[in-house]
Amino acid sequence: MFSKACEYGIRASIFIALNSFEGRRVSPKEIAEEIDSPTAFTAKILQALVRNNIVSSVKGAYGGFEMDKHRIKEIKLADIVDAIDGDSIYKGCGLGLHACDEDRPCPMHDKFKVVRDELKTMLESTNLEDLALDIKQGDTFLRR
Amino acid sequence: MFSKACEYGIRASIFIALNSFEGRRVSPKEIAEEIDSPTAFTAKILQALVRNNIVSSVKGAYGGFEMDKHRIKEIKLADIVDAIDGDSIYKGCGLGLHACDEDRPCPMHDKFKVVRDELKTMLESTNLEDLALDIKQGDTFLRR
DNA sequence: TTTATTTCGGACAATTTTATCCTATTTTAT
DNA sequence: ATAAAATAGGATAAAATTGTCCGAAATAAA
Ligand code: FES
Ligand code: FES
Repeated sequence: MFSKACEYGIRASIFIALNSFEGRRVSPKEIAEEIDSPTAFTAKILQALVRNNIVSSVKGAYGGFEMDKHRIKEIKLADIVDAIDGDSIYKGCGLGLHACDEDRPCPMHDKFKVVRDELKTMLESTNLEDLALDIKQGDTFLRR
Repeated sequence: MFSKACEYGIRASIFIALNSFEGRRVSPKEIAEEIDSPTAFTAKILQALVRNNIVSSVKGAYGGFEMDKHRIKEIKLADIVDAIDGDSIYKGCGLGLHACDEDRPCPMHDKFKVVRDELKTMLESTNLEDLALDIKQGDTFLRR
């Protein structure tokens, strides 16, 4: 469904959000340990998240990755997926035709569109704050 | 969403179904042209479909790929996806945890599960006959 | 100002997916 | 029997994704 990079990106974002509530910056090493991902690869993904304005970074001693506490609620899963995997999951044809086209649809179009749109709605309506709070309460987990 | 192999596999299956209604066998070359896919790669995927009992093949002169006319209605998209991409799309964790686990869910679990289950239902309830008939009527297309 | 720390970014490597090619095997028609 | 036609399958190659490494640049503390 999502690329590994995107999965790591989402898990990392949630962990950063969680810590930003406490005013703590976190390092790629700490993030990778907490979400069980390869450190250097995760660092690359963090760079992309910074470029896309989803997290911010502070270089140098006592630096690390953080998020504006008041923006956490505004950041949706869709923002992260879009930043890393692009919009093909929202717009692409399920059978791989060059683009999804209502006027010349593939045989799966009508049925696929319903699912694809529901995925889109789900990602656009799910924010990082809610996800982070569930973890804080011990209801959900970032690794296993 | 699906791998290229799976997209080609579904498009190929629909085209074979379409021709099997007319009692025509089709070659990898003809299939690849009709669904706009690389011929040799498509041939590999056809082998997998044969092994998984989705289409049958006849070697030698006047051979080719075909489907039992009366089974076309019984073959669901899910059968093809399962044969080529496996069941991770149905069962896997959306955030890439080693498995989806209700008892230790990832933060996306509750919302992801709804979409994933809907995709599963869609694939399990869509059969090749309906897809092939839409093409025959000129309502949908296998290439563009 | 120096030093320690930390992200940034480019180069590189490994793995997986996608794609090609060639030979063997099977089958039908002559 | 022989030849022609067609799928099966292994070896190989190209491309994309995933993953690693290291030096450069930036920052804060001493
Ligand atoms: S054309 Fe294939 S999903 Fe819309
Ligand atoms: S645990 Fe992640 S989707 Fe179920």
